[in-house]
Amino acid sequence: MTSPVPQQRNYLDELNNIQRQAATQIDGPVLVVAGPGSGKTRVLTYRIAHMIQSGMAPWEIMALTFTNKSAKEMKERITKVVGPRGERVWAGTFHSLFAKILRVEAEHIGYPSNFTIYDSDDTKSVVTAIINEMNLNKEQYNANTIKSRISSCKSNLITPKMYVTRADMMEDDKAAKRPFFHQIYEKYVARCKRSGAMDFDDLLFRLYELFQNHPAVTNKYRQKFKYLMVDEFQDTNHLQYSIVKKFISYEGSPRNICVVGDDAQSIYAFRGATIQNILDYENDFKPHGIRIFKLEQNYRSTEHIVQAANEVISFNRNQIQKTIFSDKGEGQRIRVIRAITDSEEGKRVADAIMEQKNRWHLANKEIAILYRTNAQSRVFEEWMRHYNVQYRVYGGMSFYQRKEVKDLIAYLRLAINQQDDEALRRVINYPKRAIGGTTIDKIAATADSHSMPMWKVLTQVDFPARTRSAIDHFVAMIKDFSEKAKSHDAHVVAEYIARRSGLMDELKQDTTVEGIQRLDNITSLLDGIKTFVENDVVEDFGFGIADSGLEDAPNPQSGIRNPESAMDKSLAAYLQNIALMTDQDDQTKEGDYVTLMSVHSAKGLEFKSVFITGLEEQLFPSFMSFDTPEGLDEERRLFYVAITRAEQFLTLSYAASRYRFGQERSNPPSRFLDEINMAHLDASSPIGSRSAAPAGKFERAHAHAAPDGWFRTIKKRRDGQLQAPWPAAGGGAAH
DNA sequence: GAAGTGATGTTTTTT
DNA sequence: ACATCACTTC
Repeated sequence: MTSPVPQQRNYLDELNNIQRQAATQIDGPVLVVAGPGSGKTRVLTYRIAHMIQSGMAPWEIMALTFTNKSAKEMKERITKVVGPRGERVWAGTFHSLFAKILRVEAEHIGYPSNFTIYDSDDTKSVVTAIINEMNLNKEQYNANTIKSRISSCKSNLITPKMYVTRADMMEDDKAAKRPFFHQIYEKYVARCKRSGAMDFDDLLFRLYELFQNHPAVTNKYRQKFKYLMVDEFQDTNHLQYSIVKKFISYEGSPRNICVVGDDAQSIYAFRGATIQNILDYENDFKPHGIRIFKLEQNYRSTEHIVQAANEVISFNRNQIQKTIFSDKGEGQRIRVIRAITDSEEGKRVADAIMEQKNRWHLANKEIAILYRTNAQSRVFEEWMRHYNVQYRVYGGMSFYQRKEVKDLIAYLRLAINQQDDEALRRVINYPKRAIGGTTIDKIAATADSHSMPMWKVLTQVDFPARTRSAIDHFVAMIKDFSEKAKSHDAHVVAEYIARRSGLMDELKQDTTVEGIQRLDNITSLLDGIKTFVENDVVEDFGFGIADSGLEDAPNPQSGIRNPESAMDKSLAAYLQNIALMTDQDDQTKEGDYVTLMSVHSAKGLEFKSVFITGLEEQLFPSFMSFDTPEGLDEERRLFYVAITRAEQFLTLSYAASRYRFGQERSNPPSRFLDEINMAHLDASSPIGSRSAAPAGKFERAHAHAAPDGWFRTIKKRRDGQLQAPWPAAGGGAAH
């Protein structure tokens, strides 16, 4: 933000022909099919910049993303082109932008505007509580299964009421021995409602309902947002697309919408994402003159890498036809490392990294080690430490998921919304204040039978004298916190609460290494709140202040119209801010580290050198994916995503045996290895040495001794062609 | 109400 | 291997 004056250089010159067409086709529905490394983000941001340069108001543009990180990046890049007003584009995640709208419109759907957002842990805990209270068998009613089934209901617009009318789903439940699912679902929804809480799916679902039932409200937003953009469209679920259509499809709408996606990079089907949305989109908007642009040139990777990716993905059954190409030259061949054990895999990958660092002068941050499951990170960490290479592991337990952090946040949440049952459960007896399980169960049961929040029960129901006094004490304390929160900034209140709740004292008792770590985490949380209070980031979306002219209800929490407008330093504002945050977002710490992460987390990133590890059957592809052909296709897309992260160097590794679930197991190399033509592989690659029968889609025709002596199989592809997995004689190595 | 013991089930996870 | 959790025992 050095120059407030918009730069006048012609940003459109930085786009190729198709990219420019996609960026400048503003009116009417647009679909951009964007291969990996094809400059998708560039098109999106320049498109928005172009709109603003042509005189549109930034706050009339809504750009929906999946991560806070990509929203932030998009805003930064827009701002670079058009100046500070780029900040005022409504760019954010589905969840965060919809939460903002819902806070303003909460009254219409019977929610308080300071509603709590339940994270996955809260959701699971509500489900568990319901299962327990209903005395249901915990094996037949697995909390995680129930939770994801509820999520999938919401994602497919099935309310509890509709659920009982769905014969197919009720039959499913009967067959799966969980006939009471619909009751759990119904109770779950009711309980969130009475707790003044929304789970992640509610942030979408409630908005859909709002739009469904309140045409006047819907119209207001249709008028406000004149242009709608959706990034990573292949990862949207049915509900998300339905909301998008609510915004854009109505009588007389100009249907100014642009979605960007790549069906080949859809890797979240297990969470309800469906590429059907892309196909539906095409059909839904065909009558309205949809324009489709395919970005097929890859600017990221060299040819061996791009072609290998193309070959792999060609084994999938359904896809939008496109040919990704690169003009970066052949580049290095792909190297394959075979190891005996997982530990040896760690060593050989580390060796290869050292070699690359020496030979090509790669910095640590240009290198990534990717794996299918987070559990695989350990051996790599060990070897990185052994060679003294700086590394950073992503994923795993996030800061906000740590027990002590959640405990303090639960107190903060309770100070803002006493209806929040999950927060109350969490802290009512922590630190210990003699309110035990029996009492809590009684409170919960009473709350349930009267359909009221547990907090109300505390003050209204009879308890034995000792319990009564403990509860009164707790109630008085929370009321005190709540009062404090009304008149002080978030940091002052949080420090006060951390001390007065007894949480700090409790943690100070524990002098073990872990205990000290926990206290540290509380300190960093408090530091984070301090930063929030001191930071003068103006996050105004042009809603309610000067620009939009729309009449909005003021936010009762802060008295300011926009819940997140300038300078709201209240605790409520802070909680709203962090509810949808994940670690990845504030990992701003720059440094020269080798990146260790799951393939899923690597999506959208790129590295000069990439190691894809654990390429064995049962692991990658995962044993969980074998039931269905769709499952395998998704694993293959995942492999495709992994390959296409690499710019110049790609190394694939597998181990003949590894420790898994405490036992040593052997698995043949991944079928995916065989799907890459040998022409792209380094001559030293130990491919096709599998001893067990391959479980791939192709039949094994004959076993052949390859020119280099490795024993391989000839594959018969779906098109019936036989394909030898090694290059013709003479097609030697690159070096 | 706490602390100890044995059985159990393991992917990925933007929000 | 490891964490979680139901259940026992004090």
